[in-house]
Order: sequence, then structure tokens, then C-alpha cells
Amino acid sequence: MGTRERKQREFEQREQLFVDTARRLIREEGLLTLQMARLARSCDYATGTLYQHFASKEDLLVALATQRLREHCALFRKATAWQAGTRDRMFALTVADEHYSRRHPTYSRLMQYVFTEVVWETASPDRRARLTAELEPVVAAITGVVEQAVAADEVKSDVLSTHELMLGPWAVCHGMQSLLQTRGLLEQLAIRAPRRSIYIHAQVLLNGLGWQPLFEIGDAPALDALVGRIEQEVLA
Amino acid sequence: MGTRERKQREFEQREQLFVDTARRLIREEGLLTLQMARLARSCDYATGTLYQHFASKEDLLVALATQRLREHCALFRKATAWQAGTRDRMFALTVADEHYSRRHPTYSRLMQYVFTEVVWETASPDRRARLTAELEPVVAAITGVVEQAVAADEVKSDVLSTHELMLGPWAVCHGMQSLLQTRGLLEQLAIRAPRRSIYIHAQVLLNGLGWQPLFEIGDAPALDALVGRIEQEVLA
DNA sequence: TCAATCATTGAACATGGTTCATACTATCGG
DNA sequence: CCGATAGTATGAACCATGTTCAATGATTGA
Repeated sequence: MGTRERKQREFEQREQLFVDTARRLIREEGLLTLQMARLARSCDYATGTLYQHFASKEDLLVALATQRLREHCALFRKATAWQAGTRDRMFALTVADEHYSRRHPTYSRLMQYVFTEVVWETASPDRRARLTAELEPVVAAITGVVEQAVAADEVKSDVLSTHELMLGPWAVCHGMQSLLQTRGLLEQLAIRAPRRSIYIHAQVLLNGLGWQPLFEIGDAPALDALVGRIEQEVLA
Repeated sequence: MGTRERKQREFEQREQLFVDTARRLIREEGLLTLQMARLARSCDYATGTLYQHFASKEDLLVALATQRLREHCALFRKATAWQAGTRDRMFALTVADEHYSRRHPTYSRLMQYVFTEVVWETASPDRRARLTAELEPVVAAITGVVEQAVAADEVKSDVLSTHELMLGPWAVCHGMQSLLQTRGLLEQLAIRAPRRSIYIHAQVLLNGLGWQPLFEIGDAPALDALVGRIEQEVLA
């Protein structure tokens, strides 16, 4: 009796249609102007049908964010699985992050909005849990890299735990992106090459952690080469 | 003819009343439930009067954020003016940031929300400009510290410019706070002592930049002592 | 004192998220 | 094939809130 299952499949397909269309509408017209009724119309369904899938607008946004995060995390997985030393793999995470954010300008804005108290607390616990769950395998993968580095004595874990060690590069990356994207906030700083700034600071932090082999910060060609290699071998 | 001026003063006082009351309401009941009509009622004014001051709800939020940012920045100014070496003053910025955020839990949430595309782009350009303007003197003060360090040869500026040098610690600080506050996102990391993590990573980054004198990362008592001194001498 | 100007009021309006009575459709036993 | 039933889709009505504006009231200056 495949009826039940077929229904289930169709339901999931329609949910996907809603999420994809929402993504397109946001890209074309902005988060600001997304309307539930219009989204439903765009998919040739009634408003009520949309609410069969999402408890609220916030719920829909969290669902969309979850999908985008999945794509984003796929890059992280690739970075951790790269055939390279632990130091380079940690750095590759930063490059992957920057890469995805640059190619999907609306992504960071969506994330920023979704993690807002106003949205996050309004979404259903189930949706929130599913978003959070996307991170689990990534955290595990990165933990693996850090543990490998500790085992190989490439970094010390006597002061910072494994999880704390991974938090630093993550924070630099996230913080730099967040600051640089805040319109008007940092225009007065007039940073010429934001990407370069992110990459250098990531390397600076890893150096500060004593993560071997240390990177010569002033060596611009080496940095460019490394970034190029990562984009080619990991993100292609 | 002081009539005009008196009116002006009363107008500003009332605006202050609105902003202060909004702050209280948000603290007591959350950002989620702030309503313009209720805010006006709480101040014994009609809704329309509130709109004499603020073009929209978003405008009000930006105005509130501006005031809070002013308080926040006052601490930064104190940190830069501290009678200490450039390295300790840079670190004091991180402590000041963490200190303010910890004592005002709603502040980061408000900021996060205000810098959202949905809010920021809806507020009037004038309000946005006024918020941005609050940062100017702080950026100037921090720039001064960095320049002093460069002049004293305590840090190299051959790779990163003055502004880029200040961006790093700022990003670490902001990024760590942002990640650690994202409910559910990092619970799986189970960071035991978030404050300590922030402080250590800040020191790690400054070490990575080669900012003299280097800090012995493992020296917990020294870190505690330094933080204690900053809280006493700078933030009291 | 009396226009004239300006500020205040809060009910009405506009928008857009959400619900729910109704209509429709698919399934299945007879 | 038919009709009963359960499940689903519909979109107009509902409701909450941000915003406006015509009416009212207060203040100023002649």
C-alpha cells in the first residue's frame, strides 16, 4: 500500500517548492517584502496550504535557513576531509566560509535575521532543533581535525579544550564577516581588501595558538597560493 | 525669547522619556512584545505624539540602540585612555565589551536586531547616521592606541594597516559573543567558561599579531589578575 | 481678548500574518 | 460503478499592530 507513502512524498516535494520559491523571492525582492500570501500564490497554492507546512512565517524562514546551512556545511565537510595537514584544513574552513558567503550574499543576511530573538523564539522548537542538528556532523568533523592535530602535537590543548580551540577560528571568521557586512558601521574604517583581512586574521589566530606549521604572515604570494589551492581542490 | 528653546528642551525630554520607557519595556517584556501604542500609553501620551518623534518603530529602535551604543562606547573610551601599555589597553577593549554585554543582556540582542537588513534599511537615514556617528570618536581613540604601538615598535604595520589591526580584536570579541549567545547553536560545544574563552582568544590573537609584550597564554593567574585590574581601574 | 498657529489626540485606516468554515478530492467497501 | 468518509485545499474573513489624519485643544502674540 504505497498511497500513504506517495502522499508523504508529494507533501515533501511541495514543501521543497515553497522553500525554493521563498529563496527565489527573497533573492529577487528582498527579505523585507516576502509575504506569505504572495509566496503561496507564486506556487499556485492557497495561503492555507502554506500553513499546512509552516506554523508561521518565522518557521518558514528557519526552514529556509536550515537548507542553506546544509549547503554551507557541505563545504565545511569537504574542507575537513581535504588531503592536507591539520593547519591547512583549519584554514580551509575559513576560506570555505568566506567563499559561500560571497557567492550567496543573501545568506548571511538571512542567518543574521533568523538568529534574532524575534525570529528564533517565534519559530517552532522542532524547526529550531532541525537547524541545530545540521551543525552536529560538522562540529564532529572539525573536532576530529583538532584531535588529530593535538595527537600529532601540532597544537597544545593544555589551556584550551578541543571545542574551545575550534571556537576561535570560527569566531574570527564569523566576527569579521559580520562587522564587514554591517553597512555604515565600518565604512569609516575603509578596509581595502576585506577578504585578505579575514584570511590574514585567521592565520594570525592560528599562529597565536601555536598551530604548526606556523604561517609567515607577511608572505602574500604564499597566502594567495594557498587560498587558490583550497578553492581549486576543495571548493571546485 | 526663550519660548522656542523651552519647547525644544521639552521636546527632547519627551523623546528621552520615550526611549527610556521603551528600554524598560523591552527589558521587562522582551523585544517581541514592544508595541507602539502601548509604549505611548505607558508614557501617558497618544500614539500620534510618539510619531512626532520617530518616523517608525524601526526608527525608535535605532534611536534606542544609539543611546545604548553611547554608553557602551564610553567604556571603550575609558579603556583607550587607561594608563597602561598599548597591549594591555587593546585587551582592555575586549574586557570592556564583554563587561557591558554581560551587565546588559538585552543590549546585544537589540543590536543584533537593529543591524538586521529588515530594521536597518527601514529606519530613517538620519537615525542611521547618528548611530554610526557614535562610533567615530571610538574608532579615532583606538586608532590612536594602534598608532602609538606602531610608533613604539610594539606591533608591525607592514602587513596590516592601522585599521586592519584594530579590526582583528574587534572581530574576535564580537564573533565570540555572537556565537556564544546563539541559543542552541553552540550548546553542543558545551563551553564551560565562555568569558575565559573570549579573553584567551583575544590574547591569542594579539600574540599572533606579535603585539609586545607577548602574553603567556597558559598563565591563568596572570590573566585573572589583569582582568581584575581592568575591571577595577577602568570599568569601576 | 481674540485670532492664528501649532501640538495632541485617538479613532479610523492599511497591511499582512493567521484561521477556519466550506468545497473539493481521493480512497475504498459494497 | 456508486456512495460514504476522511482527508485536503481554498481564500475570504479575522485579527493584531503599525501608521495616519481630521478634529480638538492649547499656546502665543497682537
